[in-house]
Amino acid sequence: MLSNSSKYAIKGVLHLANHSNEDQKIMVRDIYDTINVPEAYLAKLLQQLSKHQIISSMKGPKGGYYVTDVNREQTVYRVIEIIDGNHRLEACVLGIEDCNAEHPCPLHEYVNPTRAVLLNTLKKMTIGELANKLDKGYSFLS
Amino acid sequence: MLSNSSKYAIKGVLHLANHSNEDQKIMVRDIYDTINVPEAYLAKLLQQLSKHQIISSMKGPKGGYYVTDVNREQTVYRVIEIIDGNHRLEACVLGIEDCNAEHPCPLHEYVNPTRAVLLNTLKKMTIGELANKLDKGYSFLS
DNA sequence: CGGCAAATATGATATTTGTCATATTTAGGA
DNA sequence: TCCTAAATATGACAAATATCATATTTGCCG
Repeated sequence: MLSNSSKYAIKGVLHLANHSNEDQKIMVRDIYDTINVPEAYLAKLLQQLSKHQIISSMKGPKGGYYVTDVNREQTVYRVIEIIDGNHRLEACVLGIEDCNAEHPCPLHEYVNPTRAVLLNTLKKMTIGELANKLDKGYSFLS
Repeated sequence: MLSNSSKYAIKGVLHLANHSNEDQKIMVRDIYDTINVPEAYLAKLLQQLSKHQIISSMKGPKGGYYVTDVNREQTVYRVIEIIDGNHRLEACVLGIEDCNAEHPCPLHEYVNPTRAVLLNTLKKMTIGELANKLDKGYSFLS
């Protein structure tokens, strides 16, 4: 469903959301182990997210990645979109190009409504909300 | 969500279901073009499905692949399971090993119920049912 | 029984995804 | 202003998926 890259990216953002802010930046080196993602790989992913303003970063000593209040409003869907592209989530289950309600693939009517529910959830759910639950111990990253 | 292999396999089975039976076998060569799948690739997939009794086959002249009434009772889920394995469908969205209701990942509560609905549908839906709708022109493979 | 036509088995190549490493840029502090 | 510590950019390598090709087995038909 999601690529490894997206999974890692989401885990990374959520961890950052709970362990960083403008005054408390954090380095890849201090994250990768706790969330179980290869260091250099995570670095690349965070760079992409940073470039797209999902997270924030600052170079140099005392620098690092961090998540602002604005960043916290970003959605999970957006993260996936940036890393995987949206085709993976939105395209026809059977890969038929012009599959739609009028010209549906055999699985369309069964899969699409349910999938739409799922995608809408992802589109509404913000990093901040998820991070809060995580922070309260209602969920886990490993 | 599904691998290309699964998509191709499902398309292949459905086409076979509507264009073959015990007395009317059909060769890969006569299928691949209509369902838009590379010939040799489709051949490999049908072999796997045949080995697992999702479809039937006979060698030699007058041979080919075909779908019996028994085959028609197989589920779409089973096809995917054989081609992709079930981990892809059932594993935690964030790839966390022991993610479950008591120890959930941050997305668990949002994704799992919806996904369960979807998977149950796939587990109940038979090749025969889908093929019928397709045959009646209610859906399309391209 | 021999030849041919089909599936089957196996393996080779290509592309994508995942992983790792290194050089470059930038900002802070001595 | 120079050194150092961090992100950033780029690219090399590895593994998995997707694609293609070829040799082998099996069953029908003359």
